[in-house]
Amino acid sequence: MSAIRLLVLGAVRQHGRAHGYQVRNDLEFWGAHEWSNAKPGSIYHALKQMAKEGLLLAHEVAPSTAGGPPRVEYEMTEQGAEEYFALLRQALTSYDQKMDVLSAGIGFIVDLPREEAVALLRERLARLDEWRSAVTDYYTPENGPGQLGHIGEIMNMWVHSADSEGAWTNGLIARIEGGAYTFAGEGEPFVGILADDEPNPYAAPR
Amino acid sequence: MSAIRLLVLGAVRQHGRAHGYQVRNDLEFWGAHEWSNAKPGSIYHALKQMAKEGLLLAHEVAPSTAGGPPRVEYEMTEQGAEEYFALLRQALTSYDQKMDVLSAGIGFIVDLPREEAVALLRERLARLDEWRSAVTDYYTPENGPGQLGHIGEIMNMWVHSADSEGAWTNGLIARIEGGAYTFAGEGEPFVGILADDEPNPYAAPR
DNA sequence: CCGAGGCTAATCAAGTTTGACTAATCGGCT
DNA sequence: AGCCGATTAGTCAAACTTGATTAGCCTCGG
Repeated sequence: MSAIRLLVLGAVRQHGRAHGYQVRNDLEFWGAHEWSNAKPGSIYHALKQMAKEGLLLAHEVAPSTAGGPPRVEYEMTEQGAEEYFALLRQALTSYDQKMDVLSAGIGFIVDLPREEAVALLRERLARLDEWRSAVTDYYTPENGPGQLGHIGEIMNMWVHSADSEGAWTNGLIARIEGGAYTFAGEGEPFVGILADDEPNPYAAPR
Repeated sequence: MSAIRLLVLGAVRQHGRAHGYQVRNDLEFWGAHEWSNAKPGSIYHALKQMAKEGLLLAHEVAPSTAGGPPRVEYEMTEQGAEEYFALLRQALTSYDQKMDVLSAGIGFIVDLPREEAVALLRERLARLDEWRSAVTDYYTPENGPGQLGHIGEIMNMWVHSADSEGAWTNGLIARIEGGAYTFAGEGEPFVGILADDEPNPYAAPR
């Protein structure tokens, strides 16, 4: 899974109704163009594709109020919301070495209830552990270690990274359980989107 | 950059001459199907594409000696070797959060002279440091930190991961400088390929 | 008042990735 | 002899990604 669908769905959801350029700006605001494949082409493609699949509803809209070609606005459907939460849960639990997916998941984690967030992160820990033993088993065949030469360094790196990610995840769980942040159903949520007229201070250099 | 070209070039190079299925088996032997996009389609595509670009030379070959459709064997060209080393150096120095690329680079690091390997890894450390400050600057705007809510956790994760990778890289540098492994020009290299008739103990489940 | 440059919004072709599928041959079993 | 399943080798369509490009409108200096 790439992070693009989750990012786009999350952005549309926060706006209620958004056109492609708005999504693109939000993702830049979040720095997503730095750590994921959130480039214009991918964003517009994802919007169209998900509209075709019924996850989004496309509204053809009159020419832009601010220059440029006519815009298409998108709204989430019921089905889109389901897909959004499915992707979000997956992003938080599955360890597939893709940091961008996890980043996107963290960005939207507060859309879940606090307990569920913690539970999902604990599941992530379990998955990390599985992966860790898979790696050590795989690369420690009957002949014992040391048969691998420098190839063993690849295993070493993966184990090191799994351990580091585990430590970080534990820290996050502690902070969340300690009451940090505002989760679903806990009142005024944190909003990370740009107002319609606000300039984006973190825009990608163009 | 994805890891596939580097992996395929490296595999072909170790064989001298190889057909797609051989490459595919090697990559499975290295576990690359677990941590990279080394799936059949990608492998065959990369071979064809690189042949078209002049990095590989394709030899149409008689029907397989062991069943299946006729095979095409590939050999590296001069240009392919250049590309291989360029990709390898890039994989070892550039920090673009893609663990698969680094893994591939580590797998072939012994194709370089020992000093160059160390130098490249030191450059990686410098890049990591740059990335780290970029992240902290980016997410610590004039208003001071704490304006970010849970979004700050994304930054936290990236910093944590950069630090962890830095620590691991330092360890690797130390091992290499301590004389570990056999690098280019130091005698009998370690070979990580399968003989023509050897079964692959790590094959992907099919 | 006009044209250069910049912003807004989106498209496009080329390349890449995915996962399922095809097809040929061999070994063994009945 | 006939056939089943495993192995070998590769193909294909559909989806996705990338980077460049288009095109309308606004603003500002000269």
